[in-house]
Amino acid sequence: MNDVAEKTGVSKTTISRIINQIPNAASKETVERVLKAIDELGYYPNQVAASLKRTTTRTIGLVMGDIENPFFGLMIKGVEEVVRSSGYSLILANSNYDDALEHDLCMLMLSKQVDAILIAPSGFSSCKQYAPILDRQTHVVFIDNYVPGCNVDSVIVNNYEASKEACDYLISLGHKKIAFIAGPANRISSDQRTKGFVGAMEEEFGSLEPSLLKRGDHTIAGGYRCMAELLQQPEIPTAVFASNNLMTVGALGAIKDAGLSIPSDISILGFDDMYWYSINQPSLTAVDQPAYEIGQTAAKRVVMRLRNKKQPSPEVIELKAKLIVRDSTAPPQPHRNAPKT
Amino acid sequence: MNDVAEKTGVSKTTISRIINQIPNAASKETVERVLKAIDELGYYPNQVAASLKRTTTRTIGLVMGDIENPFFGLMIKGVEEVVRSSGYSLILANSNYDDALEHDLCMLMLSKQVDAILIAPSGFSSCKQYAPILDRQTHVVFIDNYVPGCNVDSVIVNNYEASKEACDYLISLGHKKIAFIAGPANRISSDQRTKGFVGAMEEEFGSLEPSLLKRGDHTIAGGYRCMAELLQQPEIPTAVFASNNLMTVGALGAIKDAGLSIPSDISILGFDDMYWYSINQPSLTAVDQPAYEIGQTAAKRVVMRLRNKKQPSPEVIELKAKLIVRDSTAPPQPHRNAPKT
DNA sequence: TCGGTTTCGTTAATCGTTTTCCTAAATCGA
DNA sequence: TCGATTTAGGAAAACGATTAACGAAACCGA
Repeated sequence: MNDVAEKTGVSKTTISRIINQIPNAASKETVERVLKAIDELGYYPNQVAASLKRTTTRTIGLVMGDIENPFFGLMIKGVEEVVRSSGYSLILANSNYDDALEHDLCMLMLSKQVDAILIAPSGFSSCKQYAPILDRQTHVVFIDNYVPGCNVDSVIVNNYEASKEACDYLISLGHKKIAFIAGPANRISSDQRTKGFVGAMEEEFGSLEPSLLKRGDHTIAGGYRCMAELLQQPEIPTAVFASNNLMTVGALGAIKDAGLSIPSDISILGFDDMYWYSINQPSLTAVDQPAYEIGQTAAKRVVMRLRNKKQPSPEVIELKAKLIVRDSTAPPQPHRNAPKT
Repeated sequence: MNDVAEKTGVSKTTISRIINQIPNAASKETVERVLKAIDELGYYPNQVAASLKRTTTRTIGLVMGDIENPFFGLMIKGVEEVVRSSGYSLILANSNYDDALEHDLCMLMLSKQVDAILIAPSGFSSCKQYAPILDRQTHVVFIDNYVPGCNVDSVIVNNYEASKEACDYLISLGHKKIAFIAGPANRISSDQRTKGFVGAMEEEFGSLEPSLLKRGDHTIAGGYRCMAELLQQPEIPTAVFASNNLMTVGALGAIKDAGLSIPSDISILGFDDMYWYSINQPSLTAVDQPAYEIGQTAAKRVVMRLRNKKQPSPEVIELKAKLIVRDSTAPPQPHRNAPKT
């Protein structure tokens, strides 16, 4: 910047104003002269210095539990798109669903003076753990999950209703022995799905046989294990509902390894629609979460907060997940194969 | 920081030293007193200011063409893991394979004073376009692709050999009419795969029938279109090799819609292995790229450059992609179904 | 002609750290 | 006991922008 000033014989103030396009900053000729010098010298402003003085970095942090999961991948894309086109940069970090790491990453971001943080909460059941982060002046939006007790913007999906709807659909096909592969209990979004399933089953059948509810951990291996256990039971379920995409894949693997065919031996339905579900043989029935829109919505919310002077009170924004019926679900067959052992 | 200084009656210098764990910075008691005050006041250092003074931000940029693609998702995870555990933060940006945007994003990152940039080049055929970025003091590593003429660290995969090997495998099964769904010609990685295919075919059959080579664009839609065109031909190929994951999915869709079955009517093989290929019906033969390792390797390379005083000359690091044979490839059947039209 | 706006520009303080150069006391070897 | 070294700590100058406060022309209407 000093070089530009020297070369053009103009003060740094004026240069700064020209770069930031302050109206009436300089005469036409000066602007041209400065722009030319900037170009010739290949000068570009040091945003670190600018950020320091401005006390805003035009950077937004995003902390996720598992950036490898394509569902989150799509969500990240939605966030990135809005963040970038709004003039911000994105700092991304992966917590591996580790509460302590998640906390440290958030603190690191605060230290880096991000203007806002988007957090996909790993699964703290209480808001207390987030207090040190929420106490700062930084804006926070929870994404894909919310934390009860925290009065914070959250963008989620109607997990309970969508899950219940999916289970009701299986019931409507005539299934009675419907198994559920649940996610971690301490994550609200996951818990809501479990509740939706349980709700539908109890409504229909009065109570739920405990052996039909397996607890996985949102991984392929977990899904496989749960499904394998279900297939060990003397009478295997006629339908299975997996509570996220990776567990669905695991369950599919276990079904395949058991030599069962879908949907004649067992129906399967997954939470999260994946791009390849429609071309799978058979194509897979799933609850489609609008991952991209979730990301966009959360990012828009945070940008709104950064731009507006007036701060509306925090809101829980609920997007709709909807059931997509394909070929992996069918009425139960009276005479099914037993799994090959 | 001033508050801490005031509270403890110690200078900012000492506090800074304690925070940065400079050896012999202060006596035990002083350290304790300061740490206590820091904790009580909830002070955390402003990394923007620190970065300004240090002239290093401990931040690394990553520019990708399509962060939604699960292949890149896994690569990002590899990068993130190494970057984070090495004490850096990651700024992520998506260029949508747009050359101009890619350039702007890189400049923005330079402006933000990232210590290094990892770029998955969108497909510039020449190094000239990268010159303004490479001229700076910042370290650059190309990832997943390299740019001829640029003397820059690059982490890639043996695209040519892996592609040739895959094609040779199809030939060894007895296929003669093997189609290839190619990616963009201006991206070297993609071009190498095309060359590998063409090389294998010419080596075996002398020449390549041009109608067997379709050019897609690395999207599902492109893969579908190419496959549909191939199925329009009077004599359809007995095997098809798609040059990336999304085009493979598109091709699968077209095959499904044509009512053909795999592998009896047509064999299919894809570049990029996906986590669900093994549970697909039939499981899919694919060339497995070590996406996670690619990301890790590139990140490690850049961290090495940031840490070492000595700078070794730029290197092209080639990881091995390997063919995984599954059920979607089989010898050609003499009497095949024609596609339903 | 004169006060009041614009217009174009400058000077200098400031953001919150790190780091260079000091100093004073304590320790130490001979 | 004396010089040399080590240890503990401080004062103040950066880092490279932004911005408040101010000033000199130039313009303008009455």
